[in-house]
Amino acid sequence: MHFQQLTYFVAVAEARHFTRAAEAVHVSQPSLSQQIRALEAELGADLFSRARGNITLTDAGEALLPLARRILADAETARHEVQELVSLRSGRVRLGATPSLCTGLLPDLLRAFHDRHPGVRLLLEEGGSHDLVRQLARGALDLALVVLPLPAASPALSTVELLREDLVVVSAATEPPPGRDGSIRIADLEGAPLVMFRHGYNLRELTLAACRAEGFEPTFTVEGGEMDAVLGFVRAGLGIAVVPSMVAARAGHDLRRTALAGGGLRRTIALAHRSDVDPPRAARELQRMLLEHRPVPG
Amino acid sequence: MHFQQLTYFVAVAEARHFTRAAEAVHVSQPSLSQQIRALEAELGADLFSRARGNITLTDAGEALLPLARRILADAETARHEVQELVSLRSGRVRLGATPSLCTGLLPDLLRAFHDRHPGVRLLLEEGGSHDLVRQLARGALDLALVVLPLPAASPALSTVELLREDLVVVSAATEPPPGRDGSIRIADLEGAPLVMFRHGYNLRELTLAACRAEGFEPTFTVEGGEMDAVLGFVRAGLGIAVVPSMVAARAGHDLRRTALAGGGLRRTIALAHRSDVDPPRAARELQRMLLEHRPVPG
DNA sequence: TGATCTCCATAGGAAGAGCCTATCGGTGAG
DNA sequence: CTCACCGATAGGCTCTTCCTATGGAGATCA
Repeated sequence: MHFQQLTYFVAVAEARHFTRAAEAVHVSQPSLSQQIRALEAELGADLFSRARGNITLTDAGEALLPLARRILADAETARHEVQELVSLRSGRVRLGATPSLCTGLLPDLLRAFHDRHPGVRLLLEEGGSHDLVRQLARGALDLALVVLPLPAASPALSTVELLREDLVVVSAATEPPPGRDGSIRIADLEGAPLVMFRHGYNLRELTLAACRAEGFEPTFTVEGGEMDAVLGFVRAGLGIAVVPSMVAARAGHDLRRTALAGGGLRRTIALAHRSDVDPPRAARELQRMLLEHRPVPG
Repeated sequence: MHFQQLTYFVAVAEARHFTRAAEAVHVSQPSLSQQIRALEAELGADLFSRARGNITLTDAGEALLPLARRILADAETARHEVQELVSLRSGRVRLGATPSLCTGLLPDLLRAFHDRHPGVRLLLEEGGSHDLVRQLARGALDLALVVLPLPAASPALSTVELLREDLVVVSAATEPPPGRDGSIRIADLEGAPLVMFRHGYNLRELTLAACRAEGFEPTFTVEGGEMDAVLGFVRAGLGIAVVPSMVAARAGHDLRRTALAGGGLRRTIALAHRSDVDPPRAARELQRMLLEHRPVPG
């Protein structure tokens, strides 16, 4: 049984006429006759009664017709659905990102992507860099924005460096500025009241490591919040916090930004995906837009 | 798009392995690869991500899979339905029945069936219920009309109760009526001249069992004949006989019917077929007509 | 009745598709 | 490094599908 045979069969059933059916499907009449005969031979039953000038379906033909139509419709649907995915009129992207990027970089990007491909569903997973890497490897995510370097035991992931962001100290505008001359050294954080993120934030480990490199353990006034909570605590005067400059820039006028002196602290954000399989079309497109609009190449 | 390509596609989706899928569909691995690639080319999208040792469906593949399955199932259904029609046009039914039913119930039914399906050959096996059960089990019959209950050691047969028929006593119209007041008790058969069927007739065992339950052995004037012979002997005045009422009703005016008093004697006729295999289409159709025209539901 | 028309079936040859075996190339394990 | 595995590629054979040309049976009309 071939799709073409079913197409011819339906054409004859509708035209009730071999020659006109052949024209309708753009094939010569003998070819169509031959295919109908082949179909009849395979099924073991005549499909048409070929009374002269009055071609009609046999009972076997009647039984076949609705199924043939449905099969052809399904084939058409299949082509169409795949085409929708290819043309990005449908599909989805499962994107992971760290909380700071979710508020900083993503809104504009996702807005642009959605404007261009409104049919693609965007599923965002907000989480720590470690978790995101694990989910990528499991195939639960298509793409993730993670902090480099990746954990040593990372599975096969490809990464593209996306941007480096400076970390800055934020403090309440109502409090006296920390540090000196509008900048602050890591060493100045010793004994300073720090508001610290919960475990799992890469920022936490980065800050802790920097302090320890200077030979001291930082002091936490409050710890455990998400990004918004931390900024809120700082705003309320509970302490200061080390956050990405991109987050600080959006934090409003009631927060003061103080750059870190010396090399300061930076972290590298990369776009990661599994290296063994190509991401779906929609994810590749998002990746492309992300790299194209890369805010600061590094 | 070809059916074969969809078959291959589903095989790979299920095996997650090209080589094994090729074995499953009995084709060489290159042929299968080639067809998958052709399908991918036609649809304009990869269907599988061919990560080493981990073949998975892409989103396009995921979209196609359910449709491919449905198309293949529809094609199978189409073949099957046409085949059913063919077998009603040229099939056969091997039907077994007890002699009494062959003369009573079957003629009209078979006539109706033949009118509706003139191409179906009807092969009738007339025999005792025991023999019929054995032949059903051997696969020598498609359907049989048998007397319940089935022998204890019956193989796996499905039965549907069809009708219950009373047994009556027939005697020659020229002889004085047996019994009293137009009816007769089993006990009255003691010493009466009975014309008895040959071994194998269920009626024989039924009658014998009834007499023994009353504490006597019946007396046979003649024994060993088929239904027609028995009726002939009764007609000739050789004795009386216990027969199904349906047979007696058709026996003509020269035979007198006398009902059995008290609960009387009844037997249950059922339609039986093997329960492990579906009967052929034509047999199912006969079964359907039989149940639809069931004379007396019970 | 015979000529003609219509329309499906048949014949024969060219182009193409599918399948095969043999082989390549990349990856992961020992 | 070598080997095993596994999907991709190459080349050749065969079968299918298509075409054009033609056959042949039933209807129509003179």
